[in-house]
Amino acid sequence: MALQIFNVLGREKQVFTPLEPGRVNMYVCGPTVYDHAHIGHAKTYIAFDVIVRYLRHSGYNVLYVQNLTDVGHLLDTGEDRVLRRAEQLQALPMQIVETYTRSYFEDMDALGVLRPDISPRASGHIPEQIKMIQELIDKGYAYEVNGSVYFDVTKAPDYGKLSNRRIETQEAGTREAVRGEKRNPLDFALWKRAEPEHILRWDSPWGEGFPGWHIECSAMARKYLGKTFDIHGGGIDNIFPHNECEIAQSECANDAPFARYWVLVGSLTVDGVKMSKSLGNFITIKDALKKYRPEVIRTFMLSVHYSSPVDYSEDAMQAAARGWERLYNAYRLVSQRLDSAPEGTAGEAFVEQVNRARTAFTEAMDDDFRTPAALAVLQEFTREVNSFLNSTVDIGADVLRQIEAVYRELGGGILGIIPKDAVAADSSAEREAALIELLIDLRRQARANKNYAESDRIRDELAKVGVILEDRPEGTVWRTI
RNA sequence: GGCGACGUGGCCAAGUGGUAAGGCAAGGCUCUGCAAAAGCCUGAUCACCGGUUCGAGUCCGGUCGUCGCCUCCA
Repeated sequence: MALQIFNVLGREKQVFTPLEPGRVNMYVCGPTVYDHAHIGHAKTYIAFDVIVRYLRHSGYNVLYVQNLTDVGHLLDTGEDRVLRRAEQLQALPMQIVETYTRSYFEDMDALGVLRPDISPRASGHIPEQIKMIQELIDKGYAYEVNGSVYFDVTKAPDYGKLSNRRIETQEAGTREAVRGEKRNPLDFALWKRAEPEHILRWDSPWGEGFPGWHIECSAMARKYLGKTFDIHGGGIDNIFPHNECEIAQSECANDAPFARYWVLVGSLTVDGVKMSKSLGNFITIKDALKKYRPEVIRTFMLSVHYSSPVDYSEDAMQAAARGWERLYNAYRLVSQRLDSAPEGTAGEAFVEQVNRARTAFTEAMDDDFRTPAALAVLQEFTREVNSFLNSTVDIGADVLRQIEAVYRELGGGILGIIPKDAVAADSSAEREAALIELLIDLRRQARANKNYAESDRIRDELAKVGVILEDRPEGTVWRTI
């Protein structure tokens, strides 16, 4: 079955056919770097991470561009987010941008989110934005007033086609009312005149100013991906006005379709309500990582379809953690078994189950990246694997390697929920492993002598420092929590 | 008021016409010196009402409820 994607533009599931065979050009709206990233960002970017990983796994050559907004994204008070933060922290705007850009990548790296191929910054593409704005003015889609430039939404016939909004029915927002320069309330700023106190400013044909929020995406997408490209992603909360404005600007400036497939991710709530600083339920990725392993956070985010909203709660996270542990335990057992397994094809009948799992996984992912179904496939496969390992049949290294590959390639390579190595390989970890093995051997002797007080003491003491022992038919295995 | 989602077993969550995946929790059992891990067994007619259909969580209409967006947000 071919890959199908639900295209928000048109609201239907479509077979995915890239513009150029074998190649996917993809743009995803990135964060505004004025504060630490929160778990909502984690949901969005984990979703696209898995999409990119799966596209690559499917053989596509993907060029993944995700911008960093560092200028022009205003608050409803009209203040620039970055500038306000700079004032609060007594720092230069670009220090703020640099600080939170690093923080963002730090968080994404920790979550195992692969970096985009290009992470262009808005402030680094002012000339490109000015050029596009000028094109829009020249073509009659935009007009200049007092050093600011606005896009005239009445000139864009399709304005509203992504979010199904009609211009006539929209009420004017509060911010529009503040500034009465617009011809229509819904017109949006392409360029804004900088007031004297506004530090982030650039020269332009219309005087000193700064770009509007939406134009950066249009300009940078065009620069790196071309006028028309395959996939545009982002959070559903930006469908209006941001995404809608992008389409209008780009299609009017380029006389060409903008993104062909729109993939938007559902929002995240915390305990049923929207996350906000005033409610005190604002959870940063760094907070979450203190409590949960990155693989668990990913498992949680992927347990719901990307387009659906998800509610973050301690209970749900606990459930995800337990579910993840079951997968990981099985993977670890397979790896450990492999260390001592005889070479050969013994137990090869199980390969059928391996192949079935691979096929089912692919079918799930081909159907609009249904990660919940893909996770269910791994869970069912894990039940089969556990039964297989617990059975009395001889198992050769060949089969074990195939099972391990399912976890590594599908669980690790695509979903990113299986760590690369079952056990860390640095020298202190090796030393720790050797010491644990020594204790396990002492305990083995105690058990042989039916000295259970001693054997239990060893197990309990190890448990206190986070090392869990499990007695299996083939010997005692250990894991850390 | 407009746009858009959603309401499935105790909880989370799949499922877009043919008689309900998966995970967590719970109970019972098996294995174990005891554990741990694992396996097996046990449970829902899908908010409500009406309609289309041989047949509907699954399509249509309505009711109730929840949420998101329309103003900053991934």
